[in-house]
Amino acid sequence: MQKPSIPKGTRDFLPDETAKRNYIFDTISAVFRLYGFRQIETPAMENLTTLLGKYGDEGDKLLFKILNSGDFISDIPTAELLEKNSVKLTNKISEKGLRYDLTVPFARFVVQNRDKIIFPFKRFQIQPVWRADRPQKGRYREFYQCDADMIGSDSLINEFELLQIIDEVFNRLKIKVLIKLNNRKILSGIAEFIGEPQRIVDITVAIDKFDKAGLENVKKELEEKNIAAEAISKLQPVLQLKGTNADKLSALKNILSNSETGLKGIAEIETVLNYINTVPVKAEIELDLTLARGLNYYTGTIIEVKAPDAEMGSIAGGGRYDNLTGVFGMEGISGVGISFGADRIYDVLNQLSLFPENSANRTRILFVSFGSSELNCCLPLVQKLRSAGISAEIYPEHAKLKKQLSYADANRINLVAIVGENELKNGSVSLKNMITGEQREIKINSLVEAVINS
RNA sequence: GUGAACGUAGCUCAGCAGGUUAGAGCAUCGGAUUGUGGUUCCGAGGGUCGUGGGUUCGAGUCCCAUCUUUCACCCCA
Repeated sequence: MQKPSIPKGTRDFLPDETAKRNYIFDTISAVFRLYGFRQIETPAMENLTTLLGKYGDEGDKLLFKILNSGDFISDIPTAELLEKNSVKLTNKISEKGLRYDLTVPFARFVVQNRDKIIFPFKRFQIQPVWRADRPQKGRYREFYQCDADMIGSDSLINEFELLQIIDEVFNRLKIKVLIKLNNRKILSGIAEFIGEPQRIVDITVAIDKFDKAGLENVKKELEEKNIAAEAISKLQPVLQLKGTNADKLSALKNILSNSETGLKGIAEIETVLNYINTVPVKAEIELDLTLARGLNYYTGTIIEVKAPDAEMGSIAGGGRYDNLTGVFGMEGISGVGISFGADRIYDVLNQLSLFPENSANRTRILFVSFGSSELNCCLPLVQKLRSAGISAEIYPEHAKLKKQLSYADANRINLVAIVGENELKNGSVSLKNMITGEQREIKINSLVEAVINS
């Protein structure tokens, strides 16, 4: 027989893992709610027209596509099949795809439901997304994103509050984080400054690797993309700006003095940092001019969060996009959002052993089964405990006591109620504490109280 | 999409230079102990050695292909 398996990059979650994951989801959504965000959900699949072209060529390749239903191949002319053009054929046989992130479906959601939304609108969304990427460390084909976006407001208060949210979430999770900040307008200003304003995408993709690959490799990549040598040498001192955020900003003001866009970006960052000075956060906030982020829809502030104590890529990221809904025919709606990578946060918490010991979701008490007359006595007792809010279960088979106690042990159920011949006769229950091994016989009508107090 | 490594029991792995019937620990089940778990002792079940082909008298072991997993690159959470 063939061994069962699941698709690559996907995972099963066992009860303990699910409990840990819920701890993350619960923490994040509690903070989101605290800041006035309201939860929504969108379908796992979207029309491909909604998704295609929103994530760049690379992103289009990573979309999971869903085959049309029915006899979709019979309508296709033989000539086209023989052409063996995958892209062309895909368009004919697939019109739906799995969502790649939560932001683009949200943009679609806003446009479609604009009559029901009151702007400015703050929503959060915690759902899985799918990418046909090759899996590796911290990268899965199915993973959860926890997004909060506020749209319909240009105010930099929003950026500030996102930073507060990030700080609050990671404080609650007890992860020390570094928040990296940049602004797309500053990047545009830099591209102007070095005389290559049209090449901003190529430039940002290259300098994004500065951290990991180093100066020489960034230069090499820029050369390969035919950026003029003169421009590259002008870029170098900008990338190597050192010092505090204030130092970097004042140096940048001189460098970008001729770029209106660049100066605007600097002013935005300054405003946000001033808010932070008013209400300080625990996390370190660093202005990182090499931070670009791949997504090409960001237009203002860019945020990326790392956990310096763990080996992991970014665990959250986000930014400002001025016209996300524009592609769906609704102009003039600006938004800013943050996305937490729950699966990576999970791995970080595991690496750093920061998961709390949670006993809350364990069964509190197990009733062992002996026979039908004992069962008649136990069933009402189980119900009584449950009514009192105590999670209780009854072993469903008349198995050996040894096996039933092993079950309690394996499931870390700390209390076992034993009702056998003797107890039945006495109108009592033997309550065994599985941690101390101590066992005492108590009257049936004091059971609830006894369980609460043990 | 590019490159590298791995694949033996449910899980983690051993298997020496190619040589009888492929092993261990954990897990499972049974017993020691028919109303007392975690510890201990005894026993049992469980494998087309990822798949297909090749070399050889003989392949878990060598060669090729393929799939899977892991890691790195691209890209990203």
